[in-house]
Amino acid sequence: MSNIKPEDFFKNIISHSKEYGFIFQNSEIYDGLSAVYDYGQMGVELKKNIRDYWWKSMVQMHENIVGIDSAIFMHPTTWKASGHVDAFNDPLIDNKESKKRYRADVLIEEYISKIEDKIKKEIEKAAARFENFDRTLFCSTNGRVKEYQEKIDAINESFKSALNNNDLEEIKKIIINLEIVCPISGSRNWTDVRQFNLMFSTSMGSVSDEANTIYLRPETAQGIFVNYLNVQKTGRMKIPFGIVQTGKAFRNEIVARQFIFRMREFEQMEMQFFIKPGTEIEWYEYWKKIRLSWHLSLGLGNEKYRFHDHLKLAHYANAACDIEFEFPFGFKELEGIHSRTDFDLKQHEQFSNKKLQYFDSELNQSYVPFVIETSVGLDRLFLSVLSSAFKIEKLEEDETRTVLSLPAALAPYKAAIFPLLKKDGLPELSESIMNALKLDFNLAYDEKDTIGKRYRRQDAIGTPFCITVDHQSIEDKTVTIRDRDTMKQTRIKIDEIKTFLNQNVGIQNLLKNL
RNA sequence: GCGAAAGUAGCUCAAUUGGUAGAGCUCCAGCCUUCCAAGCUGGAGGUUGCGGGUUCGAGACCCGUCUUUCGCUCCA
Repeated sequence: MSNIKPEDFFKNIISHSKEYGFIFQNSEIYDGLSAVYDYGQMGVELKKNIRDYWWKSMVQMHENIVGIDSAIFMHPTTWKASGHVDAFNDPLIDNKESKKRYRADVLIEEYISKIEDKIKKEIEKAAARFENFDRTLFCSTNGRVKEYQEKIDAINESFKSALNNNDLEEIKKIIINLEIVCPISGSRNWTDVRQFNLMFSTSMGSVSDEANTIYLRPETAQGIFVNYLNVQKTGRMKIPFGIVQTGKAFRNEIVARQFIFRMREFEQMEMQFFIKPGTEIEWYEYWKKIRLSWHLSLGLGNEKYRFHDHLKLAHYANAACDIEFEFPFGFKELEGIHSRTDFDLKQHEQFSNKKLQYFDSELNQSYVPFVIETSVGLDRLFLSVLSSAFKIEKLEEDETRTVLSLPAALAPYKAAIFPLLKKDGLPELSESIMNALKLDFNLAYDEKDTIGKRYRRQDAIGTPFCITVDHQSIEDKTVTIRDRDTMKQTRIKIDEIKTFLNQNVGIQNLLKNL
């Protein structure tokens, strides 16, 4: 493994993911859709197991945390309240020399205000010269001022109509015609104007011209905020309490890259934890600790995680950090932990005109709770698990072995069952063992090819144990069980397989160490 | 978004200055076989990412386009 270059190592992971049914490029037969990927038959199991582990560690292990599953569609006002609509609906243009990005409308408005400054100077000069200065008369008669004003009016007219018609080409033409330069590079080498929409939109209603624009949610959090009072009341929740949910979110990223690390459609696993105002720093520190230890429990290597504190805070936060993971392409954000204050609930109070307050019987008063958010990307978590589990081992001589050392509780198959030979009653015994165990475990069965190939196939998809049925099995009701990581075999009684697997692949092993 | 590289069978790759698209592995059907990618026989799998151009002739040369990877940029 040491002689593989890092970029080749990542490429190996990507092709391994495809070859063994973990990740496929979306719409591959049509050349793919950029930055969208599908999970295959192995990937879906691994992803589901990661999600289950997260869910159980949050909901099952905490009495004061419950889950919901809110819709991807939400009332459009939701996104006005959250600030997503206003912050990301601007025409953008890039300067090719300086690589700087500007709001096209701001560039034009700045240009107009420069002309207005010139008018102001003309007026000031004239006012200093004449005693009975008539400003209105001066503006309507002075040639230079009139010229400036006409230019402003002309720009405004075409600019407004371009904005109203959403005519991005026209906006670019205005910038070119006015010879607006980049303040940094001084260059007029501009890209086309693009509308940057973070959110994907669609329309609801069968008749298109009376349809409402509906957004695909860019974060799952808002589904929790708008339901927070429903859950609090119907679940008789007492502060502090948390609501979690997992689900798809959609962001129209300009640059989406690095395999499944940054996709346009991705899955979030979020918790919003509702607390008494003034206790947010305490809870923020608490959840930082809890979430880091959750990641460490996967056993991918403690040195692969670190905190990264946000210096620049979002408009809603008063403290924020990321848990970063060392991916094959470097340390990158895996989970975000934010102290979101009462921003979101207050915004929803204002926009909905509904009281979203909690009555605290200890204080005998109502307040809008503060919120601590933990938000982890399931796809990123998947990639962290997959990329640190993937190993190309050197065995004797030139032999190599490709193995996924997945945490056993997360592996798609918990065990594989092989008859050593496809005769002498071995397949029949294998199947009866399989039928008894499949009530509890997801299992693979394979009787094709030599036993060595079958072991290697299971190594490649991360199956922790291989159970082989041989002639001795028929005589004394024992089987060999082979460990994926050590390749060592031990012989155990058929009756003991279930207990053995429970002890070694059960999710309880992860949960009890939290 | 800018720059660079790449795209040939499910996977990894070959194909002489432009001259009949191939190999290994995988897969499928058998044979053989008592524990780590064994052997034998047969078989399937391709409009060389897509579209155009140059040429008697293009996997190769030119243009466009799509996708991926890397660097920069961006990222509430």
